[in-house]
Amino acid sequence: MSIIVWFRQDLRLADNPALAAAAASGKPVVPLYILDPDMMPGGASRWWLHGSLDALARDLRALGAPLVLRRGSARDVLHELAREAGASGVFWNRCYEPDAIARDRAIEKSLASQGLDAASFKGALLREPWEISTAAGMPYKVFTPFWRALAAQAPFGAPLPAPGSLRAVPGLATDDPASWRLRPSRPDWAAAFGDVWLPGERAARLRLAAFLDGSVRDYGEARNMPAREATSRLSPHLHWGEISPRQIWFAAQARAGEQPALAAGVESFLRELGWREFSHYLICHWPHMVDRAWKPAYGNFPWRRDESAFRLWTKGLTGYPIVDAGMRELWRTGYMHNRVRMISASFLVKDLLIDWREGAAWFEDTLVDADLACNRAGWQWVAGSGADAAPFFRIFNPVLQGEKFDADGAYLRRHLPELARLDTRFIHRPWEAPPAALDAAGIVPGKTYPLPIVDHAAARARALAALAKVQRR
DNA sequence: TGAAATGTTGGGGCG
DNA sequence: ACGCCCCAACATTTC
Repeated sequence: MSIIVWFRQDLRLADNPALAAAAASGKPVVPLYILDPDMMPGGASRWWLHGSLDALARDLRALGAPLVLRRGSARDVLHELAREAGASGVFWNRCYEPDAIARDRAIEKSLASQGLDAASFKGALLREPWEISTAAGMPYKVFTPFWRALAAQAPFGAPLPAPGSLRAVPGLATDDPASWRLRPSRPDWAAAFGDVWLPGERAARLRLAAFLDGSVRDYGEARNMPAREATSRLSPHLHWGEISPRQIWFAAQARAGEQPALAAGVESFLRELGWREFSHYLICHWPHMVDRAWKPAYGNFPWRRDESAFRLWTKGLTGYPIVDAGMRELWRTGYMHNRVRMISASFLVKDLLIDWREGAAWFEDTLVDADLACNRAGWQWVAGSGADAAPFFRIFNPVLQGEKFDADGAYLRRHLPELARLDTRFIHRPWEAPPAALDAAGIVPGKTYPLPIVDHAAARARALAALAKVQRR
């Protein structure tokens, strides 16, 4: 009898409770990843998945139990493989998205009906969403008290070590990952991803160590400066579970312990980890917020249909440099700095009045760190419809945000070569640049770089008018 | 983890 | 010398 360990968003060996429990059973272990055509990740995320599975397969091979890759409906694959491998049970770590919860419930029941032992574990969060509630026994709706309650439960149990070795079930068929075509060929829009990213558990661990040795020191200030690259960039590793929040928590706390000067940076970094927890917590308690406004009043907000404006936004051709730089960074590298995500999202929702769900879907297709819970909660935060969200009337001015967080325009110059030579005084507002400055920079407004597709002041007034309509109901 | 509008204060120019 | 006005600079309110 063997145990199937069903890997999903936990592509790691260390601190993997499902894998650890299977190894501890003493039975042979069948590590499995299923590509389910009905639950396909977005394009950039698939690029990451390819690399991550590659790394996981290598690490598992070294432990003696090769990774089995299968394509199909998760339930069918599990039953079939359980028969082939003579499995007595299937172990996995829990996911918290509505579709995944529904799938896992059904599979659990179906496995049990066949006499198989289906067991799930906590691997993706510091605490289960149902383990944190207010004094009144209700789920938190505001981040700060949630975060205090969560932190009060620390420490969260030391991370588990990776199993030393595994007994395998020989002779199981596996797909050739190349046949899954997770990475694009022509056109290869991911050509630059490899310069920036290295998927896999080992790379995640190195990334964390480098961050705790470097940028964490003044993370509190620098994390808002997109040109500084002072963030941890752990998000894609976290999404695929190549590293666990518990490992991050412990490593960061240990670092603050040995070097007290880092304590403030560590605290604000862990607070961001807290936002990740909060997003999963919210989605788990209010699954409707994946595709509907968390606040009912926003349910009939008068969004505008404007495909041409949406397309210009996706391509980074809005004429607002900080927005365009962000959208270009996203397309080229599969990532966008968080400050810029907020600005570009605010622009789509408030300046263009386009439904946040359209923006969320674009991000989910283009971000290597695309995570349904974080992304949807983030968009609803920007749109003002979420829990503990920024009020709708809090509208970012893309020029002021740019000037505040990228004062010298270094981020713009990196991602918008057509503006690179423009005088810093005008780089966040090129439409105000005098002809001489434009000439000197080789810019022809409307030709080499677009004029603004909306006037921000007018767009702001339009957004506030739309909000007033909603509130009157 | 806003920005803009509006209100208040105080220094200085100027008749 | 005095009052008036202007307008930064800052604070508060509103969206």
